[in-house]
Amino acid sequence: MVRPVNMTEVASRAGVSVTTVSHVLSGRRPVAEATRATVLAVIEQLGYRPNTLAQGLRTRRTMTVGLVVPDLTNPFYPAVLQGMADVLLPAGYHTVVCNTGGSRDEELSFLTDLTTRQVDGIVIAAFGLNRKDLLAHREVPLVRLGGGRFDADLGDLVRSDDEGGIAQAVRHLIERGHRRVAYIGGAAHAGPSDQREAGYRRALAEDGRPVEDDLVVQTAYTRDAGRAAAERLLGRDDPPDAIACANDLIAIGVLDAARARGLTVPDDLAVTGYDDIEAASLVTPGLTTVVNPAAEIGRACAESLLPRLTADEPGPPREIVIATTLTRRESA
Amino acid sequence: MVRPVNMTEVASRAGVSVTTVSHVLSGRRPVAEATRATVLAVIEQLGYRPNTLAQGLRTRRTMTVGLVVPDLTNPFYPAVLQGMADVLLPAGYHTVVCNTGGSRDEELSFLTDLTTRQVDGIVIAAFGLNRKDLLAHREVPLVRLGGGRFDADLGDLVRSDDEGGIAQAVRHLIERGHRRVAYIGGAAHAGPSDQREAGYRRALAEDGRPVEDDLVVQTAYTRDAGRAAAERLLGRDDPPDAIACANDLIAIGVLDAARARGLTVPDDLAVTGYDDIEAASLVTPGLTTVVNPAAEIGRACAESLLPRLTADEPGPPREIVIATTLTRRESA
DNA sequence: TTGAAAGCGCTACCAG
DNA sequence: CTGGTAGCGCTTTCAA
Repeated sequence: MVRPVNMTEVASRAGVSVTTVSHVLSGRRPVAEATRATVLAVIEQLGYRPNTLAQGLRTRRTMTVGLVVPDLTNPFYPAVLQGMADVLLPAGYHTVVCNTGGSRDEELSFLTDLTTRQVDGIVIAAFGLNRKDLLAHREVPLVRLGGGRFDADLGDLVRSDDEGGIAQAVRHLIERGHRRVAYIGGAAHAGPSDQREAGYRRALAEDGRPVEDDLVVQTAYTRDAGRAAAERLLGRDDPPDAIACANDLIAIGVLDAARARGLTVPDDLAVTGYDDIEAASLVTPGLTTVVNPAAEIGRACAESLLPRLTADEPGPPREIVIATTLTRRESA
Repeated sequence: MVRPVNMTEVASRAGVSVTTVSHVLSGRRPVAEATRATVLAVIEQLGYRPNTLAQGLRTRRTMTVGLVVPDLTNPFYPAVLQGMADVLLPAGYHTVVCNTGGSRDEELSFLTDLTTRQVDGIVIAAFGLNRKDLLAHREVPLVRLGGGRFDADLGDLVRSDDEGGIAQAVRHLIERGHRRVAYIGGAAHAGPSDQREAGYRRALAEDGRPVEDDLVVQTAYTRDAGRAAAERLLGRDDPPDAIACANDLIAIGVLDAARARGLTVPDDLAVTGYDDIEAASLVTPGLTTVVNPAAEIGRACAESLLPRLTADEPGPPREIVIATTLTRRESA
């Protein structure tokens, strides 16, 4: 471990003051070309790198934003990160990621850690935190990602259009000529469950169709739950000829049930999922599914944040809703 | 945005010196119970949180380690992160993750960023960096993760036992009575390709079987490549009755080919994968596959790093090889 | 049991 | 075009 070089050392070796070294680096005031060259040479030779802690302490800006997510294993979040980086890196900002597991304690701990580290802004997909927790951290611009109600006191909210996403899938099923479209959703009030179910109902209503309540089932977001629910629906006297599912795991379970009954997908039964997890394209038949445009969402978060990091009067908090897209494969 | 409170403010409100506030917080010297209580009360009331930048500048320790990975979308890395956090958080360290995309430029940029941010240690899964790049950052303890040769100058190396992993799968196929075991691997010299193929050859050799070179194919790490390779193997006069694959995508392609030929898996053809991606359990039949114990690897990285963050004489660099495990599902 | 003050490495104000 | 120096918020020695 080599002791790092500091600016004073560079200055004395180059025969100039630290002020000059600082300005060579920042370009915030003109430096004679000759001096500039010497300084840069010394920097190069010594392998000098400025200490960002000291910079941050002095300038009160760390050029860093934090991203707090519940589960990095969910590929949605890495994609969000990528989208953020696409707009933040060119603006000179780095992003640090915190993986919380979704518990309030962990979220709180990371949130506090980020603010004490003096990040310039935070994007958070909060699951456990309440309004008060968030309010306690308003020292730094905040953008909320995904869940919850918009609340101007808590800063910007960026979310995807869950309701519109399912509606899109259901419209697709209707356009393909399916007569009886069922819906298998997650537990009521959990995450986006309510919005997704609303999307199903809205799409039917817009097509002038009645919603048959026994074609709507609420269960868990798992493959097994999907299979069980599908078996019940398909065992009826008048089974549906299409099922829109609230996520891909449920849809894969529906595929299992169809296979077990010898049904051909999509002819006997069309199936749509939601999320576009990796398995959606790997399963047979490939799953037609709704995609959260994660990178788009990441970009929107970054773009919401950016003016608040610099501008004096960044304008009032906003809610931004990003449209989803339908990926067509074989299942519908 | 509220201006944050600093220690001086806490001190004056509590009617004590900053020294005392500091010691209340750090516990590094006794403070009268009464003073302690007042100070804590003021801290609570003002919502004071110490500025870690200033702390780090002063103490030269940030209690932070960096993790540099090529692709957070690969679930292996989030799992590594989790393993690291399991040992680092209790020791008081936070981990910041950098997602590079695997290019040398990005890796270099993040590595520099981490060192200028004064992280106390770095774990890196380097893909593009060369020896020299790494050597330029030896101001801070480094643990390499995954690829490359062990090199004491570059610090610790933690990797999984790729060779042993495939050998495990092949032994499993042999034990299940399969006579002709083929192998479909990735491009030679790419990533872990060579070690994995070596594992296949070793397992056969240890069982006293000859390796038939035309049962070994090198192709791309994709589903399509896997299907194509399997079609060729299965079209032979003496087709194999088992195929060990170098990753799960290839194996899923093999499953496609088997289905197309009307073969029953695992009876007509047994298949094993490598990685245990999410789809491995979602595909039908479920894929028997080799798992990199990512969390284990993360823990090992953290445990290698920890003594180097504190001890004066942390001992020589080491290479640590973590065993893989076989997950049995239906395909073999 | 407590305080005063130096100083970590840097930026930016003031001066020349 | 260049330097001196105060001070960001904290820890830690020295002194009481």
